[in-house]
Amino acid sequence: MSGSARRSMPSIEVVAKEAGVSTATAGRALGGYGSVSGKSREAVLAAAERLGYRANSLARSMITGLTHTLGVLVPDIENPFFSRALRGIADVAHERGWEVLLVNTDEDLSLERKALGVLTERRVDGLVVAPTDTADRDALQDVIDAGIPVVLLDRRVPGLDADTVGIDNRAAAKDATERLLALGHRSIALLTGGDEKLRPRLARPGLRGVERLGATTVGARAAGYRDALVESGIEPRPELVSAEGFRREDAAAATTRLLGLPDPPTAILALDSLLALGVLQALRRLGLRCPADVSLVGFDDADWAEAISPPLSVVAQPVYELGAEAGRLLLDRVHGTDRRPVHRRLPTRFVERESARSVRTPAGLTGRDSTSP
Amino acid sequence: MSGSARRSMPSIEVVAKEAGVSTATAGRALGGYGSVSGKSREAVLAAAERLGYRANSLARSMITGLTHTLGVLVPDIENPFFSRALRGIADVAHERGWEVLLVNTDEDLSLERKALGVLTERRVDGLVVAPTDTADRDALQDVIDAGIPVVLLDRRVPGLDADTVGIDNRAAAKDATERLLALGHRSIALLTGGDEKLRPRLARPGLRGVERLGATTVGARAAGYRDALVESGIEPRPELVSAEGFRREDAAAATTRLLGLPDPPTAILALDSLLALGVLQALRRLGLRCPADVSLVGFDDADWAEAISPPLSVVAQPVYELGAEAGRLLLDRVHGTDRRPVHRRLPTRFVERESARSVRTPAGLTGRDSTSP
DNA sequence: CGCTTGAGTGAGAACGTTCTCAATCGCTGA
DNA sequence: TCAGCGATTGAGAACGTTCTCACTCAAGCG
Repeated sequence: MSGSARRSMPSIEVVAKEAGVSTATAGRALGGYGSVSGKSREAVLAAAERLGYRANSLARSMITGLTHTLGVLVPDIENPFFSRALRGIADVAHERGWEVLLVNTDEDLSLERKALGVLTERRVDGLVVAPTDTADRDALQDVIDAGIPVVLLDRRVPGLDADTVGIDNRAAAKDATERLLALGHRSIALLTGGDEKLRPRLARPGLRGVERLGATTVGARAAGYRDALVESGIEPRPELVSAEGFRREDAAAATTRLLGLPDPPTAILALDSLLALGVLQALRRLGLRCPADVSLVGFDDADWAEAISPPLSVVAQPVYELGAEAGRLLLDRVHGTDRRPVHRRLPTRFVERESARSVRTPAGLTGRDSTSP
Repeated sequence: MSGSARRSMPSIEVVAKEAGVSTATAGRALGGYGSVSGKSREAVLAAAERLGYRANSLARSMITGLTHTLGVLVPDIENPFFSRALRGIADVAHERGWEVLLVNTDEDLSLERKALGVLTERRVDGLVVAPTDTADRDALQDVIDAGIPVVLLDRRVPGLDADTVGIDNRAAAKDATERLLALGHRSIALLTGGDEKLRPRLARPGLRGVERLGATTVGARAAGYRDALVESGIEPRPELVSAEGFRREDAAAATTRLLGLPDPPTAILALDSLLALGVLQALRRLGLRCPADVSLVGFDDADWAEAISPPLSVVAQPVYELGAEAGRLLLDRVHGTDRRPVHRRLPTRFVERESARSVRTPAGLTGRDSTSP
């Protein structure tokens, strides 16, 4: 009835006394290990019930060496990609009796390192990390050397002794670009969402060497975009590759700039769904129609991608499954399976909807469907 | 260099030995409490560095009684409302040195109870909960009685000894409804997103008593909707209140049904953004235009609400701030502030965009703006 | 010089479990 | 009856910290 907080919960010792047995026996009855007589068990459970006993996981973890906790390090839980992946991780973890400790790193290397330290001190049993940068290799390796298994999500860090889960970013971007090429587009812009740190590194003639570009997915996707163009005999134009920020407004501004070029793109490939939204917004402001005037393909199949107009064609990643698989790999290792690192590449799916269509054709010839030649 | 996992990290005892001091002194040097000579401190820190010492938070928590962990219980982290609120909680917690343990309850009462138990055993210092139902009152009160402070987020549980943070749902829904009424709408549908459990309880003549409807926000919002209608002398029509599921497709189906009624609504109030998206999708399929044929107002200002066409008018909640305030209230209590429960109602904001307009008027009279009479 | 003071130190308790190990119990079979 | 055996039990160690307390030592003071 009352709300008076009694700070201290009864320990197993109190329960044992109440039940008239030793703490060892009480522990066995409550913890379900060793062997206890039916009579003792009943007495202990009844006493525990009566006193409102709650085991102390901390003490248990001290002994068993397992905290039943998984650490998850992501840039930003507000990003639907990561919240969905986290859902996958958490579901797998929960199902097997693990809990999840979440930290946002904000793509900040020093925050990430600090978090790695904190989670090590908390003795998490394993770690799922979407690393900000390959520069964190040593900090991550330290964690692994300390005996805490790590699974990398979405991004890779070369030379790290960890499992990874992601998609084949290069192939996925190449496929998307090829589809636009097949629709007759020859001038295709790439919206990477990168920032000032990335911009100069993307600005290489012919996008040479972009595949070696940090831990993020941008490098691999840019490489796929370049591959598709080059294989079609098209020289990638640096001014069509934009790294002007990851917010919607940034994408809108970039779109406006791109379409103001002397030889503007007829199609845009946006590397995430928020960027695609910015493109649509800019097009509307410019009085251009999608897909009649400009075609658009996005990444990640957001909730709203199918419901907006035009319904957005996207490269869909199996995001939930990515997280779930990361959780599975991690728990396997936690359970002691010692094996060489594995690298899971889950398949992407191109979802064709209505935002990409054949390049501008004379009026009257543009049908309602967008089949390729 | 190598990756051979050495499972055991050095304890403070090993560090003390290496530094030639007692564990007590080592603890003081590393933990920053008590008094240590500069010489000892240096020796200890150097030894710790050399051995790669990492404190064990578990042991520390055993003694101090603080785990520096906050538990967060939400229905689904994939829901943008909760992922954003969690971001607010986590930012406040992190800034003050706390970590966040996350559990999804899936609106499942038994899962929620189990999670409450698990988090109690983990001795979290406090709990932010978006409770599934008022039926969990006793389980929550048990947690509070055990000395773990609780803050309720978004939803309320009458008679519970806990702080709450949310918006004034009744007033917000009333305001949104009044705006539609001011635009001349007399037949306004309400999409609650509820399910079969809720449906019969909403189906009362005149929506009487809906304000007393569990912990969720639906009841209060339905009451606000009703209040606005009644005050305008309009009898709420039960068939215009839909509780046919919370997914986008459910909302689309509901919209189709509503617009097939003999006297169909001219405006729709959708209680979350995903539902609003479903409405737009259905309208498109039906060949109806928004806002020309049907006006729409949603709840929650999603990323895409401004970028789609038509830009969506919404009731915006200060979601991040809701979470941050919950975190602040909780940490205040963790730090021992004993006070009566407080109930924070943060202000909502009606964001007028283009999806709501004056009710159908003869062609030519419908201006581009949607100012009220 | 003797006394007080306070910084610095270490031994050992405490936190609440699980684990180890030896002792006891109750039964079976010769 | 008694040895043998497995089930059950309890004492006490262990986990790795922080906390309590008593002790040393040097400086400051009259």
